[in-house]
Amino acid sequence: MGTMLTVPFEDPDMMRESQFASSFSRQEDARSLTGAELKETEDDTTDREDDERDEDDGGGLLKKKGPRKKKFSDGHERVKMRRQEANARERSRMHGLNDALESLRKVVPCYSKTQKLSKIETLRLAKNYIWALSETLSAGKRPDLLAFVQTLCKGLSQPTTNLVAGCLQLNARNFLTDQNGDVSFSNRPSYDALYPYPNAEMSTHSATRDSAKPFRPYNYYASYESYYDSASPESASPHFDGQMSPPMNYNGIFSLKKHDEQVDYNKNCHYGMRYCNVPGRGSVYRVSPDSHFPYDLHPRGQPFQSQDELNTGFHN
DNA sequence: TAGGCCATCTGGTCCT
DNA sequence: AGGACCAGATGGCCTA
Repeated sequence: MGTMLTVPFEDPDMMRESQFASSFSRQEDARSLTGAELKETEDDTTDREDDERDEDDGGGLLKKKGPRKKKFSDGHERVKMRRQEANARERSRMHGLNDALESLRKVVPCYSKTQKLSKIETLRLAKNYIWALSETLSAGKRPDLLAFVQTLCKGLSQPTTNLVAGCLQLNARNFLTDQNGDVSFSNRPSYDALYPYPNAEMSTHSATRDSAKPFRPYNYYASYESYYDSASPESASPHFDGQMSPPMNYNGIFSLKKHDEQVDYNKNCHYGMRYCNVPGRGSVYRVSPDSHFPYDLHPRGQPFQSQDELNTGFHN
């Protein structure tokens, strides 16, 4: 096994001042003292009472029974101390894990500070997201938005499905979860229901379009069905043929990379999700004007939604 | 009130 | 010996 990452232990007092511990709320601090540590406090009280009983013969006279015994032997104290240190390390470790999970929450679709995805749903959504992106890249064409969302929601709980749909400004009523936990569509929603005409400020791209015109609907169902004919993320991993490697992520930029190819970051910005930072544009969310969000499938060359719009939906 | 989610404690195991 | 990791147990909080 490789070298493990080691979080240096700091004593509990120092921990409270450490950067790590700064994320502790007071409530959490209080909670961390509940349970066994409180029990220990109670134990100490009990010990004190025992000691007092030892010293009281019942008649109010104090008996001296030789040197007062230590409450715990040195070994016992040492074991106790080591246990507390281990607990503190474990807390730190779990906080690190939670920090990482929080980072993951921020990069999967549907991030909300107020309505956080649970841990398990975050992991499921992330897995679906990776799978959907991989499928997109391996297919070499832009996916259907609906199929993409369907993939994202695969195996998620109904509330999370609703949340994702809501984040994507889809009508959650169009999603149903069958008994297998798979997402299906009860009916085919109208385009307008799925893609309400976005506010002008939602998109910088819209400013370059004729913002007075609603987006033209197009038949995306055919493409989503064919797109989703492939295996589900539950049953298989994306298939990569030939010399292709699985999609690589360079600073959040996903790409399929041939083994002998240099990574062209500019080209990969085509697939940039939120982190393609185009110099001079001032926003990490912006991509080059020519690039399209992977979801932005326009089989008939009819752009209907920009990455900015979708990102706004994701992070709204 | 039941169930889901979470933080924490704890003891065991593995590794250095 | 000591640290990292893991899984089970426990109790608190929140919501339907």
